[in-house]
Amino acid sequence: MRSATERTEAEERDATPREGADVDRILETLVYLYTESRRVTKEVARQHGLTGPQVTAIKVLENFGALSLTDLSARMSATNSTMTGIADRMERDGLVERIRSETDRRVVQIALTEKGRALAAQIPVASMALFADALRSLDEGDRRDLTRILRRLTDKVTELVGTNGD
Amino acid sequence: MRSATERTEAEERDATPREGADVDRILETLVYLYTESRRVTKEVARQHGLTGPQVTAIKVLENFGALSLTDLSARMSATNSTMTGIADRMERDGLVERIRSETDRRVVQIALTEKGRALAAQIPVASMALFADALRSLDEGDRRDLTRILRRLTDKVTELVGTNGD
DNA sequence: TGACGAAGTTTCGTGTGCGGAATATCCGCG
DNA sequence: CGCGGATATTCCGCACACGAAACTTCGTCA
Repeated sequence: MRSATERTEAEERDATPREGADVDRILETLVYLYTESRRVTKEVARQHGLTGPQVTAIKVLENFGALSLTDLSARMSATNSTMTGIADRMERDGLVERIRSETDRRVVQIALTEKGRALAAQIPVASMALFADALRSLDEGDRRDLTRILRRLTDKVTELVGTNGD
Repeated sequence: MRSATERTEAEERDATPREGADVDRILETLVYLYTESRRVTKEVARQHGLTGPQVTAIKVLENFGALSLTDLSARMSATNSTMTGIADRMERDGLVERIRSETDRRVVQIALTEKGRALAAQIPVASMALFADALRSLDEGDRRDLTRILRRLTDKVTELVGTNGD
């Protein structure tokens, strides 16, 4: 597979390439980084008998305590129907339990079991460990720049989509 | 191989709140941007009766001509087994056809049909349109910074994973 | 020639991931 | 109280997405 930062001959020749050439390159690089990170995360998770999203879930629950299914979905950038399946399998494996809220019986609290808590304590990183390592290797200035740029991107995306969360 | 996660001890000694706080924030933002973009891309694709990966596939095939399944997989950052399923559904819908290579009968060339080519011509963007729009809204300096930072991240990731050069 | 390892693709099992429909519950309003 | 809209979760069908195993074909080497 091509390194994501390589240049094609057409771009080298052209002084001012197409408008979106750098945009395409940035996208390609981000997709590469993201998918590669997910792949490695999955690999690490498997060493604990878990999947990627399951690791994310138990670390979120470890940090925030029991959450409703909707809140947990929001934290993981997943839909409720996706989260239902993840919770099902984690419940099947004895990692979490569903607790009906007594104040609002529509709500299901997802809580770690003892087994789940013990497992969470063994896993040092939340998710995307590879990406996180790479980010840590950046110097302070780069991280500040990246944070600034991502904030602008988020604002733009929020504006385009109209919805938001958190 | 020595892992880069050994710097957690340095973090604990550090007086500042927590070294990884901004890293976590950056990761969270990237995940948000990526998943949101994928969601919107899927939505756009559906208006043409396609899925997200299918749009990516026909635009890649439009640009590069018929590709072997392995080459197409690499272009899309997917595994061969994933690509097989995507090709199956696209073949079922008459968008592509499989052509056995005559020089190497192990190889299957994936080629656009007339219908597929016509559809590809109607779709202006390759993928991740939302993300691309947001990137275009950045000024020149930000894009240059982002490109530089992403190159460093890619180099670091490649170093951590091990070079799987093309 | 025949063994044999490598390469390309498919198959299989499992786990996301999404939108839409169905269900249950809550709440405000009359 | 009862109605109707809003909210929380689940169920359904489909499309990725991955690793491991199976299968075919290729190239080589003895």
